[in-house]
Amino acid sequence: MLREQLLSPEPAELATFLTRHLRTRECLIQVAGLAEVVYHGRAASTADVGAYLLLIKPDGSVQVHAPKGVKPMNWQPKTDELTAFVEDGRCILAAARRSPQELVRVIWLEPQVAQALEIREPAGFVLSGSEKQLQELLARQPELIEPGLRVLNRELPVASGGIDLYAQDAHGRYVVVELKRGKATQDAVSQLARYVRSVEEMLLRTHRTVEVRGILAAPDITVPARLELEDRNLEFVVVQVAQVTTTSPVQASLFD
Amino acid sequence: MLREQLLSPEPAELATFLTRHLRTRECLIQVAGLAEVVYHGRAASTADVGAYLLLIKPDGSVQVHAPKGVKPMNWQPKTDELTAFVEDGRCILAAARRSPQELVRVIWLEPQVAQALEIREPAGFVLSGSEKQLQELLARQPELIEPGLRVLNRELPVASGGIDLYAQDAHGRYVVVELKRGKATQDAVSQLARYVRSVEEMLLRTHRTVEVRGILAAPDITVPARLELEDRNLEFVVVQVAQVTTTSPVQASLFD
DNA sequence: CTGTGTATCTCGCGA
DNA sequence: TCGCGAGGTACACAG
Repeated sequence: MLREQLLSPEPAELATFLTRHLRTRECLIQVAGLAEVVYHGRAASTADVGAYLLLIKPDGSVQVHAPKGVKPMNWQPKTDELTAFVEDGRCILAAARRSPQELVRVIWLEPQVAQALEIREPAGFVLSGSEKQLQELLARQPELIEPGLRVLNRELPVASGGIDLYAQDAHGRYVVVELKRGKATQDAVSQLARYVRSVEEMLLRTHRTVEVRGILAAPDITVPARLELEDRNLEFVVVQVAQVTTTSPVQASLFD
Repeated sequence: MLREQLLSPEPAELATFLTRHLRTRECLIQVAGLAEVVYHGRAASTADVGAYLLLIKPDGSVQVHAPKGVKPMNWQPKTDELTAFVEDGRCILAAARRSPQELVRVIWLEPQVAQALEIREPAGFVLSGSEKQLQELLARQPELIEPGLRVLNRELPVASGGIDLYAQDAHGRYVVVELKRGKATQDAVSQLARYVRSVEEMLLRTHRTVEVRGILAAPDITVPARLELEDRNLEFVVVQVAQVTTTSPVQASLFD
C-alpha cells in the first residue's frame, strides 16, 4: 500500500516525486514538513513557515493541515491544474482552479516525509439519520406530524427552493411542513415563512381566499425561534428519527 | 520530525503506539490501511472495509479520509476520550465525545503505515477578504454605501444576532445594513428583514412613528433575492473588498 | 452554469 | 453551556 516514501527529499526530488504521482492519479499523496502556504481566490491568505501536512487525493482535492481542528488551514476542493516544480531552489506545489479562480501554493522549505499511498476505491458508506430519511419517514407516516394529515407533495418546487412536505390537514387546509434534523433555529422559521408566503401567493391566483398553515417539524427548537414562530402564527411539532441506542460495553465504558 | 513509524504493525503494536502518542499529545498521528469505520451520534454511519487514512491531531480532533473530497468520511471535532485497544484480535481506535454524545470507532483490519509526526505550534495565519474586514472598511468609509451615511453601531445586538452596521442617513432616518462578502441570497434578505423589524419594534417604544431603511450590501445578489428584496422595500448596494489582482508569471501560466 | 438547501457542517463569539 | 452567524464553507441536486 505504501508505494513510495521519501525522507527529507531535495527540492528536485520532491518535485519529481509529486509530478510522477500527480500524473498517475492513483495514489493519495502526503507531504509533511516546513512550508509556507499562500492562497488567493474568493479571499486571500498567507501562512508563515510552519510544520504542515499536505494531502493530495486521487480526485485532485488538496488540503493543508495545521496541528489543530478538523478543517484544513488551506484547501482546494477541485483542482483544474495541479503542478509541482522547483523555483528559487524550493519545491512548490500549485493547485489552481477556474470558477472560482483560485490558487493555493505550498512552498516547501524543509520537506521531511513524502509518501504515496495506494488507495482502492471507496467502500460502501451508509449514513442514516439525515433529513432526507426523516422526510421519507414522515411522508409514509404523516400522522406522526398530525392526525388526519395527507401529504400532497414532497420537495414541491416553489419560487426557488423546495417545500419539504406539502400537505392538507383534516379540515382541508393546505399545510407547508419544513423539516429539520436538528434543533430548529430562526433561519428555519424564516425559511418556513417564505414558503408559506409563496404558497399563499400561488393559491391566491386560483382561490378567492386561502389559509395556509406552516409547520416546523424538528426534534427541538431554540427559544428565540419559538418566539418568532408564534409571532408569525406558525406551528411547531416534535419529530424524531429513531436512533438505535446501542449500549455496547465499549460505548458504556467510554461515556460513563 | 518523523518521531516514529511502523510498517504493517500487529494489532497490539499499533494499540501501544497509539496509546503512547495519544498520551503525550505532541504528535500528529497517522494510520493508513484497511479499516472499518463506525459512527454513532447526531447521525449514524458505517463504512465497509476499505483503504482509509486516519489523522489524529494534537488537539484531539480525529478525521478519517477516503480517497475523495476535502471532507473526511468520518470525523470528530473535539474528543473527550480517545482510546486505542485490541478487541477480537484487531486494533480499535475509539473517539468519544459528550455533548453531543458521539462515538467514532475505527477498526483496523490491515494497518499498513502508522506515523507520529512532530508538529510545532501553528505559525501566523492571516486571512483577508472576510466579512469582518469588509465591515471594518465600511465602518471607516460609510460613504461607500451611501453619501451622508453615519455609522452609529457595529454588531449592534438585537433580539439574538447582531446588526452588521447600524446607521443614520443624510435625512436622519435609521438604516440597518447587512453585509455579505459573497453573492447575497434570499437568506440574507430574510436576515435583513428580521433586523429591520427588530429595530422598528425597538424604536416604536420611544418614537411615535419610525421609518427604518434596510440595506443589503454585497458584491452581488441572486435574482430571486433581488425580487424578494424589492418586494419588501429593502435596498441593495454593491460593495466590494478590493482584491489584489496579482498576475505573477506562475499564476498566469496556471490559468492561461 | 447558477441557485438552493443540507451538513455528524466547523468554528468562534457572546450572553 | 446555548444560540447565532460566518465560512474561501463543501457537497449534491435541480433548472
